Amino acid sequence: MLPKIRLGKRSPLGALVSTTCLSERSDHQGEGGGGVTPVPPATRPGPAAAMGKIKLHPGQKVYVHCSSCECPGVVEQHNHVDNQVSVFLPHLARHVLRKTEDVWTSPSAHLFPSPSPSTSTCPVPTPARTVSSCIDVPRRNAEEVDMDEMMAAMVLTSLSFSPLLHSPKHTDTPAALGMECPGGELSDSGSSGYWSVGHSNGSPAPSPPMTEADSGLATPSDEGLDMELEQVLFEEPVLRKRKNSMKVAYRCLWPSCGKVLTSVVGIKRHVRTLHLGSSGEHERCSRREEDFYYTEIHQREHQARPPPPAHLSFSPVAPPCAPWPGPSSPPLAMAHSDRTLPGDGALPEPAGDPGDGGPQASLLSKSAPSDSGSSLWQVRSEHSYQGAGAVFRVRSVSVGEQWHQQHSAPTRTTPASTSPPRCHWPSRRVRGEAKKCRKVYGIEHRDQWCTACRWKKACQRFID
DNA sequence: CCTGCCGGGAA
DNA sequence: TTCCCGGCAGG
Repeated sequence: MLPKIRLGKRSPLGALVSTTCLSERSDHQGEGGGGVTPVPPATRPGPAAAMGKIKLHPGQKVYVHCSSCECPGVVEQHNHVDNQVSVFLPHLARHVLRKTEDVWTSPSAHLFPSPSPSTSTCPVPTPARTVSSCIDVPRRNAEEVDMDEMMAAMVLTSLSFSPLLHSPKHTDTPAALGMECPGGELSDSGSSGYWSVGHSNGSPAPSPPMTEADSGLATPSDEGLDMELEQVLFEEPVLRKRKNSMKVAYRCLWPSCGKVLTSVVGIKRHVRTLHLGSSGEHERCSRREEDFYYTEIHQREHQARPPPPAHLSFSPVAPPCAPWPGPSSPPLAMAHSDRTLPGDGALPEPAGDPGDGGPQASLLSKSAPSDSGSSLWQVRSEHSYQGAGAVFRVRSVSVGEQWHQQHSAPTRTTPASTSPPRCHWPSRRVRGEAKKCRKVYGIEHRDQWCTACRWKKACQRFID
C-alpha cells in the first residue's frame, strides 16, 4: 500500500513506527495493512522488559497502567540507561515515565481478551498488539539501529526544546495529533509524525515556513527559553532565507522608544522587559500586549522585488501628520514588482547586522539605543498625501529609478508606526531626486505633465 | 543655472 | 476649485 511504503521511506524510524499507526488506523485495510492485522497466537502481552531485546522506539505504541486502566500510549523515549520509558498517553494528554518493565507492547490479555478493539475498556481503539511484538520485523544491523537511535534522539531533543515551535496545535492538543492519525497521505503526521517524522526526515517544511510575523502571531505563548531557542533554531535560518529578497525588522512602538530589532522574539522581549515589565503573572497577561507595541518593518536587501504590501503592518495609531489615504495606494505604488532595477541602485547594506546604522538612524529614533542603526528599516507611509500619484508610476519610464530613489531617500519618511511630532518634518519638502514630469517629458510636452507639475506643485506622478 | 515645489493669488 | 506664478532652496 502506498501510504505505508511512503511512510516507511519517509520516516526515519522506518516502517516500525509508521505501520504502528497504520495498523491502528486501518485495521484490515488491504493487503498492506492486512499483513499485520491478524494476531498471531504467539503474541503474548507482557512487559517490554520481558521481551528481552525489544527496543521501544519513539512513536511505538505501548500500554501502560494509568489510573487503574491500561492505557495505550506512544513511546516518546526509551532510556536504556535508566531503563525508563517516557510514554505519552494521548487520550489522557499526559506524559508518563515508566520503567521498562511496566510498559507493555501489547494489551494485557485480561483487558483485551479479543483482538477486536471494540472490547477495549479504554477510550482509544486498541490494536491487539504492536508491530514490533508480533511482526517479524527484519532486524537491522547494529549501525542501522544506532542511526535510528541517533535520529530519534536528535528528534526528541529538538522536540523537547520547544515543541511549540513546530505547530501551535501541539501545545494544546498533543493528544489529537498523537492518536488521531489522519488517514492516507497524512497519516505520517499522526502518531509517528508527531514524534519524529516532521523534523528529521529532511522534509522541506517540517512546519509551515512562518514569517516572523506569523510566528509572532502563532506562538503567542512563547516565552523565555522557548523564545531564545526559537530564535536560535528557527528564526535565524528564516532570516537567512529572506536575505535575498527582504529583511524584516521590528520596531518598538513604545512612546519615545524606537528600538528596532531584527527578530520578533527580540522585540517582544524588549517590549516585555523594558516596557511591560516581566514579572510572573503579569507576563502571562501582557504577553499578547507585546504585539501591540511593535510593528513589522521591511527593508529590501537586494532589488529583487518590492516587499509584498500585505506584510506591512502599520500601527493602529497612524501619525496625524501622515494620514494614510487609503489602503490601496501604497500597494499600488509598490506592486510593480517585475521591473528590473538599475544596477546602480545599491542600497545601504545592513549586512545582517542591525548595528551598523544608516544615516537615517537619528531621525527615526532619537531615543533609541545605538543599535537603532537598523532604522534603515522603515515603513513607508509618506506618499499618502500625494494621493493618486502612485498609480501613475506604472507607466513611468524610469520606475526603477523612482523606486530606487524612493528607497534611498528615507530621511523624509516617517514610520507610520512611530508617531513623531510634526516638528520632525522639515517645513519645506526636500527636493525630490526622481525625474519629474518636466524632465521626463520636457518642457515642450508640458501637457503631458501631471497637473501638479504643471502648477509647479509637488509632482504627483513621479513621487520620491 | 536648473529644477522642484511652496505659498499665494487670480480666475 | 482650478490654474498660474513668484520666489525659495537644493543640486
